[in-house]
Amino acid sequence: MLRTTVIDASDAAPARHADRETSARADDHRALRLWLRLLTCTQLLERHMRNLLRMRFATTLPRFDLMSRLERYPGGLKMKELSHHLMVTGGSVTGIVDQLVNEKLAERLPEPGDRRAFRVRLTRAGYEVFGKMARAHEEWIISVLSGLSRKEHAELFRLLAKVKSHAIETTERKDGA
Amino acid sequence: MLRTTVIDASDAAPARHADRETSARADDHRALRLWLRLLTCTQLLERHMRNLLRMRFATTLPRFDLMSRLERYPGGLKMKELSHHLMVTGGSVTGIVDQLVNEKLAERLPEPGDRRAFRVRLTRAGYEVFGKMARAHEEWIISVLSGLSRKEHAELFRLLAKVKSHAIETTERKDGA
DNA sequence: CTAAAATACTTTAGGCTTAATCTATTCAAG
DNA sequence: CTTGAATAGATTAAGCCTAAAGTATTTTAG
Repeated sequence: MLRTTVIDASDAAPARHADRETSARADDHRALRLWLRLLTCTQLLERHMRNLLRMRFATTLPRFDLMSRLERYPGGLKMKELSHHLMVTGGSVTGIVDQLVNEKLAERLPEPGDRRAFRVRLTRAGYEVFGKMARAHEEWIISVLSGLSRKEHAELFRLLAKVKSHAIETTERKDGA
Repeated sequence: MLRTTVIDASDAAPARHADRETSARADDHRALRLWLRLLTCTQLLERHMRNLLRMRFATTLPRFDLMSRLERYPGGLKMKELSHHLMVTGGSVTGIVDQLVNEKLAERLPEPGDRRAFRVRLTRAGYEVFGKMARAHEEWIISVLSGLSRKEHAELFRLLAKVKSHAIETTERKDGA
């Protein structure tokens, strides 16, 4: 029921996770509560990853994501493709690629036959740096998700696939029209 | 291992969701793929909500979240409590509360007995505005999650709870030390 | 060929976020 | 009471994000 008596009004010793959803109402609002829980889970994990990346490698999640994507495409990716894969708008990609290029972790190569575009790819240094980070990152993920059995993993994966595809369907028609 | 055969290098006609995780490899990296799928799902839904809130109510998700939290505490909440509930740092809360106060949707009341703090709560106008948004918001959520059966809802909810509590455990010890 | 439309990318303005620092107030010891 | 630590908030600098506008190039139509 989570009647959310205002326990932590005396916030001297903050219970560290009175997050969004713990106090949602009871038996109605199923969908809402599911959404809030999904959001909370993701934020929890995402923050954990951000902190680890910052502390251990002095980098950020968006940079890591972008390098991770480049690592899979040795031939490089166009900016358009990057922003598509990462699900962010072009402006962000421009900024992060600029950084990586300045740091010699990535490079822009001309796209033959289209002078508007170019390909971005990791430099050798980029591959080395990313390799170290990726190994650590995967360990962190494995550890933080190790509370689920193998079977539960699979089930969660399946359910999220369903959420995803349904969301794409209902979302993609002109984005909310 | 991420052997990452370059399947979609020829991205001329971009499938609209070649997102982060669709191209992850097969049988290893279970945890990694689960994490990427979780992230993708959340981002998809979150973006959808952002767009709808912007288009229909000219507001943002953080503002909505904050009002949503205030709505549950008619007596108001201190800044500290707000940032704790919303899982963001104090700076964000200051900015958003400033906006809402300027727009007369929220108000700051002195906290008796502590001149450092105050309580934030919705004004009558705030309740009215929020009420309309909340009803629409819940419909959107129900719709976008309607791909799951009732049973699947419950199962997903349960699995996420497990992820959440395990994440809190492994995360909270000094945040990654 | 040329004008208009589409495309690839950058830039800009503005919002949310964090971590770190600052101010004011309260609390805890001596 | 007074000093020092802790707490509540605000402020700052910097990063990522978006939407919208701008630039350069390519494609399409007439």
